[in-house]
Amino acid sequence: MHVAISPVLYVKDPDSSELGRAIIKNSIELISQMGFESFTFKKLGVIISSPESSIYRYFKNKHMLLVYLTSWYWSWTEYRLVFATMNMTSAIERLIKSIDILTQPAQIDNEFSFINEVLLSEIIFSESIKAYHTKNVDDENQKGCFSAYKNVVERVSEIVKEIQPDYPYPHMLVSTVIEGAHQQKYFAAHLPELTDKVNDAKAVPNFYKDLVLNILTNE
Amino acid sequence: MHVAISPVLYVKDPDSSELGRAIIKNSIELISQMGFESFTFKKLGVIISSPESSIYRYFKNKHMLLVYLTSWYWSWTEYRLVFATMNMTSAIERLIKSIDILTQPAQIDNEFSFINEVLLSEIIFSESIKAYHTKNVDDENQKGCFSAYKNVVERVSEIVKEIQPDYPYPHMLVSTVIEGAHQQKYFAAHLPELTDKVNDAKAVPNFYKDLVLNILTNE
DNA sequence: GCAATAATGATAGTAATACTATTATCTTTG
DNA sequence: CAAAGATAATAGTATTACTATCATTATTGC
Repeated sequence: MHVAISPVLYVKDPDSSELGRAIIKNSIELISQMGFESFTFKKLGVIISSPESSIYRYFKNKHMLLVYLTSWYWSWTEYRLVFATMNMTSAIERLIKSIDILTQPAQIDNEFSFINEVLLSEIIFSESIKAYHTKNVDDENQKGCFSAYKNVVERVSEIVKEIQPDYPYPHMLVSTVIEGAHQQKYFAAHLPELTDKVNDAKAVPNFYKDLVLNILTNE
Repeated sequence: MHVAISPVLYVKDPDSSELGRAIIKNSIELISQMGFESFTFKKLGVIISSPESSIYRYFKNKHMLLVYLTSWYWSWTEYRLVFATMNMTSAIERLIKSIDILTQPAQIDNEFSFINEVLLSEIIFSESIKAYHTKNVDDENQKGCFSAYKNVVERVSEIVKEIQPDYPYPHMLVSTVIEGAHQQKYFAAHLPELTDKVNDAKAVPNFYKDLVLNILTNE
């Protein structure tokens, strides 16, 4: 499996060299350990035994590295969605499966690549909002930095429309589910009063599946 | 009207002096103009003709100023919720009113204080996530920095429980609505493909009201 | 096999940010 | 009107996020 990433996200393709792959692999580990705020190219440089300046030859700055990681994650997730639902004829069944994939971090590292998908998905859940919540969103959006995410939202919205062609807010519904699930995980870990104590790890997926099925299948 | 703010949020109460009030008033204007990322105490100092160091006597750093502003907003919003719903006997009616208040920025500056509530609510919609999405959340949460927000979520959750005592996720529902509404406004402005083109400014409130009423009033 | 080219390493340097510290001046109040 | 408290003026530091330069090491084309 190979995930295609838009060249606007990097200066030099990290998948084209050993150093590039080391940058990706170790940045995922470092960000998941210390959080994106504390992460710096200097610290990453120490770990991969390369100077900061070499990392800058691959990514304009640490923000673009995060955008790269989110783009990889969403392209990979689109692949997961397609693969997991391709044999399902029922649109409702496909939607349920999609919400399951979108509302929980990956469980197993497929080892398809040099990327640890479990750690990466945890990063996406807790940090991805920082990728598009910046003063440069408009610029970056116009360059196509967030296309992979938009494609996922669009694809799942199509299933919503199949189920309920008249429903006026399919994209709002899907992006609410995705972003909401990320936040609820964060709340559960840090601000538990904003969510509900549940013994069950499936609470977040179940909450969003209930919500979506209810609005789409009741008149 | 006077909004009580926890002393842990400031070094010296900004409401206790002219300079303090100037800091709040002008920081709201500056943040809403340039965004929180670009905002610095140095720039604020130029505008209020005071040195940076004087601002530091009121707030530990710009992050704590944002936490102060969000706390003010949520205390004020709790007041608005109580005031707007106190004559309503129907729980559903109270919930609908509450969602209206929570899902759109304030329309008019009440001039109750030195705070421009319209600008502040816009800041909350676009930047408040940065107040609690940091490496120090746990510390700050433990100190009570986010109590005002939690109180609002708790209060509205109580209405949800009145309507549907068995519903297992009242807090998840309420925080999903609040945070979701903030994000959908942001998406509409910057990443429109993640939301739905709607001529109606009431789309976001309507979407969330539909969602909530559907899940609570259908079996 | 070797020159040319590209990639990386080593090192230094800069501008901005986010503070902290010190002392002087001004303002308020008992 | 003196003392206390608040603010102004100024300087300084550590860190971050880069940029620049040049030496060294790999890679590739002939």
